[in-house]
Amino acid sequence: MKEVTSNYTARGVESAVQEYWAAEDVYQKVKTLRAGGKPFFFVDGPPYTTGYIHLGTAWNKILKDSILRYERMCGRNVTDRAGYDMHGLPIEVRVEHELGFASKKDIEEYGIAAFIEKCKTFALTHKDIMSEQFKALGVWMDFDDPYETVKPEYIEAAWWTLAKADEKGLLEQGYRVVNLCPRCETAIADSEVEYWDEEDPSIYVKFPLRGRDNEYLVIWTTTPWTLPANVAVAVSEDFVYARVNAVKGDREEILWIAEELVEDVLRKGRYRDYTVLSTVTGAEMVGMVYDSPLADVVPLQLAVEHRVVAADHVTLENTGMVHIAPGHGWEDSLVGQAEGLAVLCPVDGAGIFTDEAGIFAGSYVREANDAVLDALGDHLLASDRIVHRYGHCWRCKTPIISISTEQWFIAIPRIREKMLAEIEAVTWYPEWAGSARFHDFVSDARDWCISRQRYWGIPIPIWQCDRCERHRTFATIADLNEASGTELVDPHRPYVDDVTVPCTCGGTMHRVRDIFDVWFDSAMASWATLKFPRETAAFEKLWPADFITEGQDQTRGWFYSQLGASTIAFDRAPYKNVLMHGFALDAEGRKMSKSLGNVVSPESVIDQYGVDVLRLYILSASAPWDDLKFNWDGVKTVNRAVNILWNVYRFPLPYMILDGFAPATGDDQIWNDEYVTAHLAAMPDEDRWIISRMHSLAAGVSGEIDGYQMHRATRALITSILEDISRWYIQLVRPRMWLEEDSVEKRYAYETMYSVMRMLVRLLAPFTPHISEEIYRNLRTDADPESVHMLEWSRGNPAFIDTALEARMRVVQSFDEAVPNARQAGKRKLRWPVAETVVVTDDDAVSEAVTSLLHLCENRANSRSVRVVRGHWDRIGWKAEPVMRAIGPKFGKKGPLVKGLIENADGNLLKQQIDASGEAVLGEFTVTADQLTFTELLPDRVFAAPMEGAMVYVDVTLTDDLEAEGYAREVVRRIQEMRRQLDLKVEDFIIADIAIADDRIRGLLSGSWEEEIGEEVRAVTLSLRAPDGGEGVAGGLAHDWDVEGIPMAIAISAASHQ
RNA sequence: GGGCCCGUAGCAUAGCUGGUGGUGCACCCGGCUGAUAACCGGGAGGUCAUGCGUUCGAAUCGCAUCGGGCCCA
Repeated sequence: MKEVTSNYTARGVESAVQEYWAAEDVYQKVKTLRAGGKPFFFVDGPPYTTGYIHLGTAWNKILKDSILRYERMCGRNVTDRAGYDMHGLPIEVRVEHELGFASKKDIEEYGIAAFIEKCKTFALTHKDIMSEQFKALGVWMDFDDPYETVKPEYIEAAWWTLAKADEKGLLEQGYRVVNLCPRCETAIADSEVEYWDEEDPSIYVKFPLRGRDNEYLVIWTTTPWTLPANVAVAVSEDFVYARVNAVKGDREEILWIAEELVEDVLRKGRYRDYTVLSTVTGAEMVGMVYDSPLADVVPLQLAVEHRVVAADHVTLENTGMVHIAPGHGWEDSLVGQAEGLAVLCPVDGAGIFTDEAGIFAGSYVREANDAVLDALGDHLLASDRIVHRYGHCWRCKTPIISISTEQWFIAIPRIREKMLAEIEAVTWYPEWAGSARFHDFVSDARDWCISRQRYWGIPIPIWQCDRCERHRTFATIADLNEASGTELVDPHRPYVDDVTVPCTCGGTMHRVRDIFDVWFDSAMASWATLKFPRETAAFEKLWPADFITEGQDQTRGWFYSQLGASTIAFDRAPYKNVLMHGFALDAEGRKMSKSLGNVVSPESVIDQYGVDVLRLYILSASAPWDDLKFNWDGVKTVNRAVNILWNVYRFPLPYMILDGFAPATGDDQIWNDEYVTAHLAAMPDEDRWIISRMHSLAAGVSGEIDGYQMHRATRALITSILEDISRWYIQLVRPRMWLEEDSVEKRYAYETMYSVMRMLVRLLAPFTPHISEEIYRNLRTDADPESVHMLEWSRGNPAFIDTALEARMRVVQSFDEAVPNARQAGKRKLRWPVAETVVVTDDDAVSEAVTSLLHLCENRANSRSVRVVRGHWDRIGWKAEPVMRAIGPKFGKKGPLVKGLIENADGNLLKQQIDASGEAVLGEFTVTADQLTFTELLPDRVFAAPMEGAMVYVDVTLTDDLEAEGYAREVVRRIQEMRRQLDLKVEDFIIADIAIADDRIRGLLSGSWEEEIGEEVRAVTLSLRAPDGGEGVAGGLAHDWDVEGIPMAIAISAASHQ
């Protein structure tokens, strides 16, 4: 053990501990230690390697690390391989940006191979940066050999899984409406679409009915550019539609609009007047035929017959009729399929109109809106602008468009029921994350479009014949090499694109050009991290995962993609326990974003307060599944608690070292509980109490962690450090630490304090690994395990838990809070002793507690005696007060007379009579209980304060003896203060000189108190005298004091000997 | 527009199997002084987001509205 002189400095402690971990390879030693334990298969949700970590990422890893450290201490052999998600559009977009590219053409010209290399370098660089940042957070995971989605063995996991899907008939190719990013020129998944407000046209269009003159259906749309692909108008079978004769200027025309919406629409079209000619239901309208208003300019439109169909999704908004373009909308395509409508899509993968679009050919769809409006001419009934939510590409922020393209899909709806059943088999924290949120999401899941028309990703391992319909899906690179006769090493594009496979028909098979949706990559993590399918041993032993935890956004993300892939591959969920955590928001509860300028970086917290404070703050501030509102005040408060922990640890060290204290150990020199066990019965109450508290704490914290209630676990720890140890036990044990000579009491105090700290650092180790390690390293015996993280977790030993004692101590603590209140009322400082303190109660528990812990009560109250009085303390008198509301009606005019009698009566006597008979006689009157109340009449110099279940009375009357002690303690305090000013060590001796002019006070202190003072302040000589007049007092440091109005001149100097 | 979660003093948070709202920080007042750039006590501070309902009684249960977050359309 070495003394700790400095205050807590996070930076110093944490860097020293991290250096120690590195130098001694502690992480590896811990893993080796647990190698034989029961496996705990954890899978790291792979962060995406685009940049630096933020508070949310830090939270995620801190949560994981705390849980994994806990599991290791519980003896589990933890699989803790970190992982990184390294493919995909986000990186491509970043690299494109770096290279100044605007489109896919730039990439093709630059060369796919060179582009891929850039992407790879980008991913690897950021992976390394992030690993360093995670390590700085004290995270113990395997960052030397993380799973990386770009490695061939990982890619094979995806290939193998797709082959499984194909084998089960779940892989489909077909034309579907997908979200297309026109800039990235690729399909993107629903989950990659971000919505925010965008301004668009809001137009009402007239579709001329075939064979009727001047008669139109009216539809509304915000996407004029989809009109060239229109093939139908949908109505609701149940709505009523009106055929109206509308008057505009001097023109009249016949319009079809949902009856309820007629007025709104005509107002927008500035019609002057109208007449309803007839009404029909939507069902009756089905089959009506109309012509496209763009037929003249879009030849494609002449080829299709346009008709009215019924659809469920039509609502009573706008015109009550919906324009249907099966090539440009998901719901439209469903209607199209049901009705056998033509699919028109005169738009290419870059969002440019093709030649099929007639006059619009060559223009970008969203920019063609105005041209479409022009072309509509008189068919445009009304035109306005609208601000509405519109989808955008999550990476490049370009507004997406919906178009029909040929893609590869996994038929999720066919395995949906199995997925839902598997959700129920998983334990979710909190429960609703699975049963409600995730369940609802999966219930609505559609086909998973897994193909992307990009470069940096896992190539889809499907080879299609150029001559026949056959295709082959390869599960491994080896299979491919065998079939193709090549020696492919890196399965990325463009290398894999060159591999061809001969088809049985004599044709040649080429790989489809697509790569996988990047969500498909991470979906494999639970088996890819075990190197399956290349290796099977670990997979067979460990899979599925015991535990994963990610943010709530991963419900649609990783929780989903993994479940889907795993159901395809293995017909079951890939995880057993899932903890969903929240998001890190700013103090106002808003999302942290660069544009709002409210981003708090983990580094800024670490720089100011250190990693452990950040960890403890994040874990304690909110429940894992709630969002975290980051608050600097909260961080500061946690920092204060950690600082107190440090002070608590530091406090006994100087005494222990001075006495050469070494904790009792077993024969093997390893510290254990034996000493405490053996001596428990003999130990002072407060020692047994704090030991009981620590074991209760261990039991409580264990239970909380088991339910992933990390906030409750950490709050319990913080509270215990502050309340139990710092504010209570240390205050009680202090005098025993100062004992000069060896004594069993001091030994008990040392052993108790030692065992408290040993328990505490164990319980804190998962959460604040650095400070726990630092404290442990200083406290451990040479034979103890070299790291706190190598210790066994404690769930608390019931043999040490004394709930009755804990309850009694709570009473004393309540007493201890009441005493200063009463003293404050009596203006008697705690330093000054009082003669008597009385606890008046009818509560057996209070009485028993105070009596059994009487010494503690006396010490805490600084009272010569503390006693319990049941019922009524006879020194308390009663004062009677009249209740005029009752007296007035009864005594009428004599009321004031009765009032006076009551006020002047002997309250005690009156109370006695009322209590006995319910009435009392006052002169000629008889008063009853309802006519008066009694208030306590405290004797002079007695002051009261309430405590739990009792009232505390303190008699602050001074005697010479009490006053002498009071002054003595005042003098001692001041000399101690001066010792500290002289920077003396605790054990140094001094010479002291005290000059007091007041004869009475000097007289009180002379003699035994003088000696007492000398001992307390370690004075070899102490002189107490009257001032000599004029000259100062001899010594090294002199100071004039005013003690309660009495001037004193005190001087001290260090004594050179003893 | 839909699903899930959250909304309690200036800030953060507990209470959420219904019974007169706790705790910490900050603030004000006082105390303590060999853990001391610490520590302790007291005080003030609340329409428990809003409204309606169920009930003898609602922060707690139900419905609606508003605000925030995540997700979906």
